[in-house]
Amino acid sequence: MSKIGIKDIASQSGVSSATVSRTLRSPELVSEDTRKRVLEAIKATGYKPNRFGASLRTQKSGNVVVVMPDITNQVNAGIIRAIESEAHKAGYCVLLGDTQNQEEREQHYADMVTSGQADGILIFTPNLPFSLKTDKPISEQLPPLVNSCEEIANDDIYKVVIDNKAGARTAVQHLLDLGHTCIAAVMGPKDTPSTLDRLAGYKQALTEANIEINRNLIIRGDYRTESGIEAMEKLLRLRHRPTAVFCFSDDMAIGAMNTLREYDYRIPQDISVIGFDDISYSKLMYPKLTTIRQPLEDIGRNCMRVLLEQLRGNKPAQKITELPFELVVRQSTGPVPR
Amino acid sequence: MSKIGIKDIASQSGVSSATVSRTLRSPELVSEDTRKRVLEAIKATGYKPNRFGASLRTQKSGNVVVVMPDITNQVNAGIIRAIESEAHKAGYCVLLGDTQNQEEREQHYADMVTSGQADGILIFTPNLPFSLKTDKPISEQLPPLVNSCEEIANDDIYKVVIDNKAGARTAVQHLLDLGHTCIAAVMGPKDTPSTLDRLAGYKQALTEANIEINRNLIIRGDYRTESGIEAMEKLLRLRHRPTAVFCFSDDMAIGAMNTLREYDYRIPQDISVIGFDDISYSKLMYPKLTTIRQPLEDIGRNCMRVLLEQLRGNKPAQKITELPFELVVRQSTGPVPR
DNA sequence: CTGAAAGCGCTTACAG
DNA sequence: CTGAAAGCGCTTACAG
Repeated sequence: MSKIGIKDIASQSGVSSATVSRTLRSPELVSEDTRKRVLEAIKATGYKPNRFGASLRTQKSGNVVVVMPDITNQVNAGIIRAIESEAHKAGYCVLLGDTQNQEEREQHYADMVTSGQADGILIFTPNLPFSLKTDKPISEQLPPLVNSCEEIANDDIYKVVIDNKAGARTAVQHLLDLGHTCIAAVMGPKDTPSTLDRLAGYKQALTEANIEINRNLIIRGDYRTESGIEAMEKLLRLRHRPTAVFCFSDDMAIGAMNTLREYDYRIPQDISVIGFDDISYSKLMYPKLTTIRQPLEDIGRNCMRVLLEQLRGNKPAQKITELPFELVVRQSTGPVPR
Repeated sequence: MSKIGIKDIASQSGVSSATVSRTLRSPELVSEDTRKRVLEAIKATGYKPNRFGASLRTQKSGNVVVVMPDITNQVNAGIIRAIESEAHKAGYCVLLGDTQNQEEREQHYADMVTSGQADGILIFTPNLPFSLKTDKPISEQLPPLVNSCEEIANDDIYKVVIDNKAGARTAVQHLLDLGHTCIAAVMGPKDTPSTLDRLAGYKQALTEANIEINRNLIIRGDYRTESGIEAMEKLLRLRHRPTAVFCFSDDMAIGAMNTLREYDYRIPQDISVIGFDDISYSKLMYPKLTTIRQPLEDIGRNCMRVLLEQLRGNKPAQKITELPFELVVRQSTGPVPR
């Protein structure tokens, strides 16, 4: 590998390293003549300024870190892609932090901001990996930061959200409208804000319809397919089987549908299934999955924009950017049997 | 945000900055007493060494870049996850380069190595984004680098591969074994090495079975679901419809199955479908997709290991690491009709 | 428009 | 075991 430095370019084009730097950073300060000469030398050698030298001097890294529990997940993948695209446009690079649900790794990635390796951070987990002192305003203690998907319990943080409770309520209402009264819920991971909100929405919709909440119909999951499979198996064993199942994620709904097919249930004639997310595979399932759509690309794009705003030294207009969800009715839900 | 530097720690614990640095990098060189004092100050302040200072000095960034065409893709997502995990274990951070098939972006990410921002690069596209001079051995001109998934046409590069041709041949052989003779192929993007190899395997299997290659049965796709849908629509219009379809990716196979269901074909009774990749959703389809499994996690892990080897200054034992594929027979393939 | 010089925050031979 | 000092490669006020 080459190790051409700014000095090489300087001597090759007969100017000082200051002028080389200016040619790159503020070309308008350099005479056309010199500029040309310098640019030529740069091109000939393939010189790329060493980012560390520059960063050390400017105290800016040009990076942002993304902290996510699992990028394999289609929801997260969709979001990160929009982030990357938006970051790239603004000249930032994305450092990928897949935490695999380990706190230690979360901390590790947060430290990249503390150590100056990234200028800002996007957090998709419910924990704030920075220690706060109570005697100072929080905004002064935190780096540029945006939180999404799993809300951190702190009102001073910039967030991009959807209304999970209303989304869940809409899902259940859709089922109620179809005549279902025995509606199961397959939850996400214990105590995650998104699951808590969706559960609240589920309960609210039932309560409003004067239907009693039945604990047996509420199953714990973890948003992944496998847990949807298991949850459905449990539900099928119940004496009073549900006629409809609201899964808090599409992945779990997909798992649930697999179980139903396995035991020869017809969807939706025997049992309706509705998901949450609208990942790209949902419309490709058999039957096509009815779900609550999260605007993944928009979430990613907005996260990055709010972060960029902070990175530029501005205060974003609002702490919370709320994006709309949407009920997408497809084929996996239908009228209650009989 | 805090800006605690090594000097702050030094003065707080009454030692020189050299000793602070040593406490962190080579604690065995520091007396237990001093070490304790320094560590305490570090803990109390939450000091994190500035990476740029260190990197500038050591000429190591501790980062690796991953250049991929689309991380939303389940194949890539699976691979990158293993990479990230392996990198993290070795103390490296992953810079994510989603090129979205733009050459400019590919170059951009490659420049991160040239500019010292990353110590090594993992390339999953068929282009080498480094200019080579013919008068020097290639190995001296390239940074630590590993290529996978889409082979770069250069024998001096470290690669992690599967035998795409043999994989495709196995897929078609499976179909032949079931009695099919009219077998369509849905290819990936034009001129990509993986598609060329799989096409060669498809042709070889047919030729070996004394079946003539029929151009009408070979459809161009791009590995994505949408193109599988379109390809299947084309095939269904043919006077002599195929009884089996080999899609060069699972995503396309999933699209093809959707089209078949749309027009009331039964899979596999009317038409068999086989994919390539074995992404996690394939086993969740209806019917469950028969496919050629790529060991995604293994690919990712091996890529990183071969890169790590180079990063440590060693020469990896072999230029090419070949991993096994596997035919996974599920429900989407069956005997030829009649 | 250009150059000399300082300094960003670290690490590490060198000397003691 | 520890410190003083040099230097990694840049950028940018300052002076001219």
